[in-house]
Amino acid sequence: MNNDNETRKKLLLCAKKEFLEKGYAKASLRHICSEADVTTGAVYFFFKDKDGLFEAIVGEPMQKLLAAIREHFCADSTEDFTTYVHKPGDHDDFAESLINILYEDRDVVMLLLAKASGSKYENIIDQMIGIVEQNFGGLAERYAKAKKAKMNKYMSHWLSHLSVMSFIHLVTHVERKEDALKYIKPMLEHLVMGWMNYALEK
Amino acid sequence: MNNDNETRKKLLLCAKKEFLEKGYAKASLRHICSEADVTTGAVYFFFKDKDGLFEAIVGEPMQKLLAAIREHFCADSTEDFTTYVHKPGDHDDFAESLINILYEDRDVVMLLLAKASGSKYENIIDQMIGIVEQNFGGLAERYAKAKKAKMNKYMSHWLSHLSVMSFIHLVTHVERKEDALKYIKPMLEHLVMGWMNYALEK
Amino acid sequence: MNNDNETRKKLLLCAKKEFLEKGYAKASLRHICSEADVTTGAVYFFFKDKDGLFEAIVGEPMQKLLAAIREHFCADSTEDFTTYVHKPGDHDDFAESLINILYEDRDVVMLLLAKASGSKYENIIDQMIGIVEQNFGGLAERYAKAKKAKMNKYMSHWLSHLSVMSFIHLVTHVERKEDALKYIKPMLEHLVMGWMNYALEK
Amino acid sequence: MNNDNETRKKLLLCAKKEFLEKGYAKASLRHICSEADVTTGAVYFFFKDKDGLFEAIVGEPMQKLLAAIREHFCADSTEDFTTYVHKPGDHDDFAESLINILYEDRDVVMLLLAKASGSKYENIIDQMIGIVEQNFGGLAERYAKAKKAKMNKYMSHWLSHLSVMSFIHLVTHVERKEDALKYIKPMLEHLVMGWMNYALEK
DNA sequence: GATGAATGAGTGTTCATTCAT
DNA sequence: AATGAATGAACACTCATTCAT
Repeated sequence: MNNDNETRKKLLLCAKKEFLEKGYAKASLRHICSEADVTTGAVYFFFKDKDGLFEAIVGEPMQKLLAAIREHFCADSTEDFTTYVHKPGDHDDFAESLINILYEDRDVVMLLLAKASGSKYENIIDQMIGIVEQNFGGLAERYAKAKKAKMNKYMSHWLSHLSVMSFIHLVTHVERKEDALKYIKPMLEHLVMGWMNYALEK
Repeated sequence: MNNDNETRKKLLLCAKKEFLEKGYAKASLRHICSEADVTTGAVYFFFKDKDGLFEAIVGEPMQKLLAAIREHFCADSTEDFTTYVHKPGDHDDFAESLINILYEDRDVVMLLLAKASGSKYENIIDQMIGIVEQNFGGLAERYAKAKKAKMNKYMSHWLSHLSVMSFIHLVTHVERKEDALKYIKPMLEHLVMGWMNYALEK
Repeated sequence: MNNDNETRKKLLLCAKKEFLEKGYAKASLRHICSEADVTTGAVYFFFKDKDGLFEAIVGEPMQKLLAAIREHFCADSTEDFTTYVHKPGDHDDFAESLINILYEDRDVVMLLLAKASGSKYENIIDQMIGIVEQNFGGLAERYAKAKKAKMNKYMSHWLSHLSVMSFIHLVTHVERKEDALKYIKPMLEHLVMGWMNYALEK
Repeated sequence: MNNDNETRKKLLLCAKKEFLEKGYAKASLRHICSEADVTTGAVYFFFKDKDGLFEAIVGEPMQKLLAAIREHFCADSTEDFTTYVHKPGDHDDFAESLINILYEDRDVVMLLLAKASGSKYENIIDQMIGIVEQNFGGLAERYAKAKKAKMNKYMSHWLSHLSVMSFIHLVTHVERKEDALKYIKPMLEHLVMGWMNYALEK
């Protein structure tokens, strides 16, 4: 089968290394191929083009990641906010499962989240922020209604941004998963506090 | 006089536009020059090279920005933390003056903070985070001592990152300065809360 | 096979011509390529860069040349100078073999010895003078000792210079190898006379 | 008067320095002018072009040099070769006067003899060799006639070459004029020996 | 299954030179 | 007497991409 091919594997490996070092835009196919001991043409046998090569590395983990995020938000969307009280630890499960995905293939995740500029995935972060915003925003809106207040759109967007950025910061700065698991809880707590205090119009 | 030259101005204008559209790395001198109706060589009369052109646009505002940040942190470093109680509005002055600088030449600030990758200013954000971390970190450490606790390094770094990113988010997403001034206060409040609650080892 | 490639050959041929006409520094890759009916990029498939192209033409003959020179000097270094008497024809073998190398690929040798300025081989002549000086100088020193005299450094350097320059003059001015073989003997004789009479301090 | 102008002088000085360091071809007018604190245009007020600037530095000394050489050869052209016997010291006067000229403005002479490649004086050495060949060749021919032999053209050219190269070697390698005066005599002696022994067909 | 060969458009940069003022 | 401004052509080099074999 195609995907088990030796050359393909070597190519993917060297590409991952190059993309990580230089970022998508500055990575050179020539260099990747010379590292993999194949000619540039080989890339075009296995992949459509530079973007296709990047996709082959990053595509599947990305789907998983997005799916996991989407799934989480659908889960507890039935909450009753009239009586809602946030307790520390509410989001621990989500945090943990996300960290698991993030660290399962950390290299690739870093590629996707920090080195994709120039590729067709360069707006993946905005996408994630969009999802978060849509969902947390939804929660916030219902929360606001329950409190008879109005949600503030910008603050909501900002908090979504901070949330995503925090996960990215974690995965790019903390090497060991155990450490990440330790840090994620207070981080989330802080973010949730933000949502509860500042997403509403004052 | 040098700086009043028409062509130079046109060049700077077209360059700003191109840099904003494509980012430093992908911007083309040829394209800038053809937009400005001059030959490529003209750039090299007025500026040292591509980086020099970018610097001419972005250099001065950057100095101002860094200076303002540094200045702020030196100001209230004599606080007594044994009796310290944070009051809302503590940092309003700083916030306001920073917003003023950020919006004085918003295009250029965006250039600097979001489009500089590839230029010699590409690590300006890290620099800013560094300054914030050093100073907030210092405060936090003394605060920790007063509370007989220990500061957590990673959380401190993360909060510095969030703080800087928040300002960048503001300037890149909020068009009108008046709106920015409104938003910055709750944002800062949230961040300060973070410092007080999560910078310490639990 | 690589080295049999038609385009590569044409490129080498046109490059040789251009280098001979203009010298390394003033030669234009563009011009070479247009003569060879390929695009500039083609050069970079076959060679590393301009220097690499030059090397491909000139490298191997250079190695041979230097090797031959070095070899010669190691050969008769056991001479006893107390009783040494130079006889005409002493160096005939060396002269002949050197001429053979020089004329085996005369174009290339001329390239190397007269058109390399600007390339990484631009100091090849100085290198050769160095070898000659080191070896003839060594002989001269031992000769001097045998005669209880002292060697003069400058005259030794000058004679080395003359020796090398004489070979270069020969190969660049005499077209037919047979003529060169005729001329080289009296030339060498004259140079050896120089060493014997003028390398010593008076 | 034009030639006393301050700027002109500074330009000449800086140009001399640049030409000496990089050689004519690689010297940059931009760089010369920036060193001289004038704009590039200034060069074209005082000189015709790059070559004109070089000429202004090198022209007059060159004329003197060529004149001196020509003069020498006319002087003793009435020699009677039937009875000619070469005595050591025969050419001492010529040697001395030439050294004087060569060292009077050594920088400029080095410029002319070693850094002129690319300029319109790049063949000045060939010119000098031509003069030497013509005159020594003339002597040799008459000498040959007196000996009832035939002159060898190539050897004559080669010896002319060596002669000129020897002077150049001297001026570029020996700093102090007194040393040069010491060395020139044995050098000349060796060269004259060459003429007497090897310029004739055997 | 992949190579070897080559393209074509692009990059930033440097240069001597010109000329109105 | 010289500047300030600009040209235009050249430079070596890099890139992703193509395609016959």
